[in-house]
Amino acid sequence: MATEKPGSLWERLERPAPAPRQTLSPERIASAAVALADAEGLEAVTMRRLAAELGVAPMAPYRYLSGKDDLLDLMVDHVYAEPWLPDGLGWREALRDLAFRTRELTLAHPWLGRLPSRAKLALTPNRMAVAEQALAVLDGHGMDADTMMSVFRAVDAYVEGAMGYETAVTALIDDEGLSGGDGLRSELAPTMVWLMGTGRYPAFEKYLRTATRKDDAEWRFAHGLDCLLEGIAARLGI
Amino acid sequence: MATEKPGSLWERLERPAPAPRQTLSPERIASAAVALADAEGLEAVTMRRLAAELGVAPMAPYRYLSGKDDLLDLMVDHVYAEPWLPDGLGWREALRDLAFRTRELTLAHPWLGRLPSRAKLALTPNRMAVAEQALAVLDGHGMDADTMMSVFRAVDAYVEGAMGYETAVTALIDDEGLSGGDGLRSELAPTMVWLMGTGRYPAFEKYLRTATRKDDAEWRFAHGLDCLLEGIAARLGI
DNA sequence: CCCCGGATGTGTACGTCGTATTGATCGAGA
DNA sequence: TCTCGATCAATACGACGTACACATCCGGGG
Repeated sequence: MATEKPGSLWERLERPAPAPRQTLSPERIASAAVALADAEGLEAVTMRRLAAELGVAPMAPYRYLSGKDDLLDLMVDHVYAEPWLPDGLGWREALRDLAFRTRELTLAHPWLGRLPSRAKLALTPNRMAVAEQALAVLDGHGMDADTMMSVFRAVDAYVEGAMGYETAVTALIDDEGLSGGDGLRSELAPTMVWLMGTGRYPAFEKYLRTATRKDDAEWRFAHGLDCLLEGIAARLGI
Repeated sequence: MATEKPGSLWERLERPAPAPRQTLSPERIASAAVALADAEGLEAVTMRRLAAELGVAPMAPYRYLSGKDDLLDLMVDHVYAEPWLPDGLGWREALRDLAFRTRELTLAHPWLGRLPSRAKLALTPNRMAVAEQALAVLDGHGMDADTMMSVFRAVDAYVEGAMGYETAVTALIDDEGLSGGDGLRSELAPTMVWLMGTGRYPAFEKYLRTATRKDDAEWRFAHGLDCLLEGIAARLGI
């Protein structure tokens, strides 16, 4: 713990800052870490590099964080502090909107999908607010609590899985300095040619030959999402 | 590269082993690494620890691997070498079966969801075989190649997202030595109580009070999956 | 039978990581 | 003005991935 005072990270943060004079603060730390992760990837976010970015000694942030885990929680909460659902949408439009906003957020901060499991489960206030809005919009349609949660989680799972793949592709593309999907495919070509040469993947080979939307990630995202929402509506009788 | 010979990792592996007598081999390395990751988590899989497990010097595996990335690819391929789809299933049963098998595989090897993005995209032969089977079973229903891939990817994304959450929960539970969902909730209780005390999450609070299947991960998995499959059937006219 | 050349594993070393510990500094209340 | 607690700095430790040079051991040609 950063202090001996009890309470969770979030509880400590809502207490008035214990001293008015300080060059460091949880907000400054969080935004520096987020900026660093956005610019150079999550693996560039080391405690030492972060301290350097803040113009401070490597151990200084430990006054505010109990360790790197706390830093990641703080980063997650920081980027979730944005407007989410507009009011007055039906459950289906609301979930769709939420999914697309989460997609935008993940495209802006691709490291969100690569967090260790501890940070994935972090109960941060702003993240909780998203779940709250989703549950609220699902209420009043005759579902029990478990079904509502399952629906929310299903959409969230789809979004996270889809974005995991999408961000992995774009990360690989610009880690390697490639030029879009074609660059990636020509990078992967030797392996792919060899794999196809085994003759074990005829259906995949046909896909490679005939597909025309290989790089249309947004279309794929929307298509899968709409299937899921359609199925939710059908199975739950709206 | 492990050798100066050209070709991808997979290409090199299918060449006859260059020397008949050796204590190390890609298979031995892969299965030792998988056993280690299964037993102690992906973070226990370090090149040094792996070498120790194999009774060998830290640098020895580098004869067979160009680096840790190769090791992860090898591990992925190793666990995907299992029987997958039985023949004769319709597309819907087949995709459902595939999803449940992937769930089992992920529960057996939770580290599969925490791989770095490089390994997530790895074109390993056994992983490709899964995509091949899914595409094959979707063929002949009047979908174009892009739609078939989108359907497969949607199911895959759902499974991956759902399992990311499920494995994060179980990892947290036994990292912390807790006893099931109740243990986790009592661990999280202080933070949760504080969050609920803010009054900002009434819908979530209602869920906490009234839900009865909070720990039924399999039900939630099946429910979301069935929604997705239903929607796919509906949108594509079966 | 020997021996030699390449394949195989070893030893050592470097720079970086997270973070424990301890010491210096500085601002506000007495 | 002095002092004491809150801030931040300095140093250090063990573990990480892996580059590099060296030892060892095998099978095949004399």
